[in-house]
Amino acid sequence: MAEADNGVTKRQERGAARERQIVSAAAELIAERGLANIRVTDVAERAGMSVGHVSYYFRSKTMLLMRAIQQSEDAFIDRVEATIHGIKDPWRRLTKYVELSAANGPRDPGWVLWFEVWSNAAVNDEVAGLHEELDARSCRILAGIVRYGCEQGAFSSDDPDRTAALISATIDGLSIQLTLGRPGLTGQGVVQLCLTTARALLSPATAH
Amino acid sequence: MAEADNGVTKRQERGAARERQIVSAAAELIAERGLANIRVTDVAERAGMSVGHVSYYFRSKTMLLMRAIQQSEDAFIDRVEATIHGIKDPWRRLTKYVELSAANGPRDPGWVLWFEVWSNAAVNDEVAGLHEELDARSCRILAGIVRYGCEQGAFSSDDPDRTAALISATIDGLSIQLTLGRPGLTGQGVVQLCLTTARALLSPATAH
Amino acid sequence: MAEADNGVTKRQERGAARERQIVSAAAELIAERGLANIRVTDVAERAGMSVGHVSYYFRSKTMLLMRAIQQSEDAFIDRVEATIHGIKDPWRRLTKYVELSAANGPRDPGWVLWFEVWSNAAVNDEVAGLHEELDARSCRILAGIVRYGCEQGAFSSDDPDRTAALISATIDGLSIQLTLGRPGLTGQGVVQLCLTTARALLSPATAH
Amino acid sequence: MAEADNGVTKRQERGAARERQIVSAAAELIAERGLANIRVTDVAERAGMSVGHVSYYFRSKTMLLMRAIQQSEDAFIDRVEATIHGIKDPWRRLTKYVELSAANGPRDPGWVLWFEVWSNAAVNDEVAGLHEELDARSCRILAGIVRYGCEQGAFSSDDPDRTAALISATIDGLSIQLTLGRPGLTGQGVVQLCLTTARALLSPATAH
DNA sequence: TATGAATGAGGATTCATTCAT
DNA sequence: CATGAATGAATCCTCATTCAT
Repeated sequence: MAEADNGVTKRQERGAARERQIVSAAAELIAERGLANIRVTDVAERAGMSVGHVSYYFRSKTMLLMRAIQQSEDAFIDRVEATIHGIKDPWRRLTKYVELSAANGPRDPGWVLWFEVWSNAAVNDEVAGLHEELDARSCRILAGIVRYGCEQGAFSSDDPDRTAALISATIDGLSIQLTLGRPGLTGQGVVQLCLTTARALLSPATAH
Repeated sequence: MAEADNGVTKRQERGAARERQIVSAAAELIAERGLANIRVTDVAERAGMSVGHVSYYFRSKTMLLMRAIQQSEDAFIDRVEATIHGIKDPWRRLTKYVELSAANGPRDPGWVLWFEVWSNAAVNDEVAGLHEELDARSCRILAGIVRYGCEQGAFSSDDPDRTAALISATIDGLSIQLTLGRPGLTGQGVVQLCLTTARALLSPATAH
Repeated sequence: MAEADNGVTKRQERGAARERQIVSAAAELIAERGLANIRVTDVAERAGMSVGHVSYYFRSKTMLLMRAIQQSEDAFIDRVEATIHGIKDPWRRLTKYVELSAANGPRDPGWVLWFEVWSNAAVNDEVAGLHEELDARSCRILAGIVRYGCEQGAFSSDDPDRTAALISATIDGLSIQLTLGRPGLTGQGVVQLCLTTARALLSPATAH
Repeated sequence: MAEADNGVTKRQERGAARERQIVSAAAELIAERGLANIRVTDVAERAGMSVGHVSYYFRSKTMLLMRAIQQSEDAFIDRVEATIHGIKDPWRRLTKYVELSAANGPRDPGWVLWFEVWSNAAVNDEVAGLHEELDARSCRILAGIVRYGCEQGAFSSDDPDRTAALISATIDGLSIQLTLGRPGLTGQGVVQLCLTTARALLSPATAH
């Protein structure tokens, strides 16, 4: 029956929506206060439901937090992939990647979340696995951009993976500084500095 | 009385020594497990004394942890400063700085500690203050090295602070990757890659 | 209308069947894990229906559990009564009673259930009432067997109720030992030992 | 120093005393309400200390309850052993054993505790192990009494262990009935009935 | 100083029961 | 009838901190 199907579907949709609510609430709170300062109660409250119900969806706090991290990162990767493929000019494509990846300003929630991932990955193998996976994906994207630029003759690199790792490291390092409020640093500034390094590494003239 | 003074002094020394023991124990544990996973009991045990005694020296757990971070950072800066001033050749001096700063290998305790500092600084103003101070000092050192190299005619940079920030960012970014176990990356590899970037940024030939 | 009546009847039958399913599932689980370790969810799952539905039939968990106990006990008594009346020889009738009553082997589910009943009866008046009733019935049966044997001239007892109580106690005591895995004890062994005691108590030769 | 030693000793004594308080409180409550109906809070309250302190001594609720059981049974065994060895007459010795072992009246706390042990042993291996151990000890004692009686020429038994098991079973079975309030049964009654069975099993005249 | 027993607030998790669909 | 999402009270355990010795 169409009705029954609809019923089931609606229920499932509703369930999925509630799950997303929880995960989003968790992600927000992690970025605001840090993983360690979150109580399940807080997540429930922000998600607008009872504590028990959070447990209904996520067997343990750890699982919930892992999901929150994963969802944030998935969303990021998806956004990046969706955007850059439409850009043909290698330098513009690289610029866009940097803009999307780097921190936007002090206490950028996405980056605070990364700090949590790192500090937990260093200590918890499950989180480490999660990070490794996400990290690999974003590395591949950047290396792809470098290769594309080389193919187009815009970049010069004898080892795209290495070059990508260096650019990526610069993005990370500067984003940390920005997120933690280094005075005089802005989102635009970070992007410019990253591109400075990129240019130094990718300019045909320079030999490494 | 000299004797009494001696007594007092000895006592104070003993007290200071015990305090250092506690702080060191705490620093070790932070690096091993992360700030969130430390019990005062554990610190006491590793420091070889009772819980009550740890509380006697540190009014609160937070204060103890902050002290541990601070001491670790101070020790690092002191070591760097003590070492590099003895080196005259700019490139060697820079290389030494990178060697001392970058992570030595996967799960390098010093870097795990950094992760903790970042994730807490993003969320806790006291830790943020602590980090800011330390960060400023290490930036100044690196910028000093860059300036020194320029003076010596070995480096070329129209904005030493900016260049220092970029090199510093690369060190951070690659150290993160190494600490979290990026396959194929070694301590030596990180140093080399950092120097690659540094060369690209500091070579007289290159114009940014 | 006959049709409507049929409909109602079928419905009621279906309902009764579902209720029996629930009760049986509960009884099984009690024997397996003990009263304290049962979740309504588990009962529902084993009965093949939803939690909500179990609540639909049984207002509270306690009521369900009591029903499960009661049904188990009733089933036991019914089986005993149905069986022994067909046996004419007093010793064989007694033997059959012992065989049906005593534990069959280690962790005999029926006996584990008894343990639960006892421990709860000692503490919960409702369960105590349930047990008292059941116990009285089974005592009456055994006393009846003793009297029947005396009438037939096969047994000798000046106080059949007392003798029955003693035999019954032996069955209980040995069944406990068997259920809890006393090494060297088997189902057959328990029956033999019970009959040993019975013979000692019922032999015409012996005077107590 | 004597003082220091005294200090340590006093502290240890105090600690042991508090531990006993907790265990006793637990044992009382188990007998009153049954294992399943006890909260750690209740134990703490009855023992006159904070919840946290109970955890300080017993890592988990389960461990506490096991200890409570063990202590009860140890005390029982000790009492039995201390008493019977002073009695020379075999029948009197047996009688004393039965008096000490059997339930004293309805809801005898010691026996309610046994019910809990049984129902948990059937389901929890740790408790099963505990029971096995305690059970073996009490069996050995009764078998020893039987052997002693045989040696003295007062009893006759071709298999003391088996006879002991039967007597023990009778004690258990009747104590259950008494504990659960079988009407017309008293503590004295149980002892008499047990001895009736014992006589039937141990009389030189009777052959099994 | 030094100890470790003692406290109690705090937080995660479980689960019987209800209710909208 | 039937489902299973949703609730929230109940409970165990952890742990920073205090305090008597």
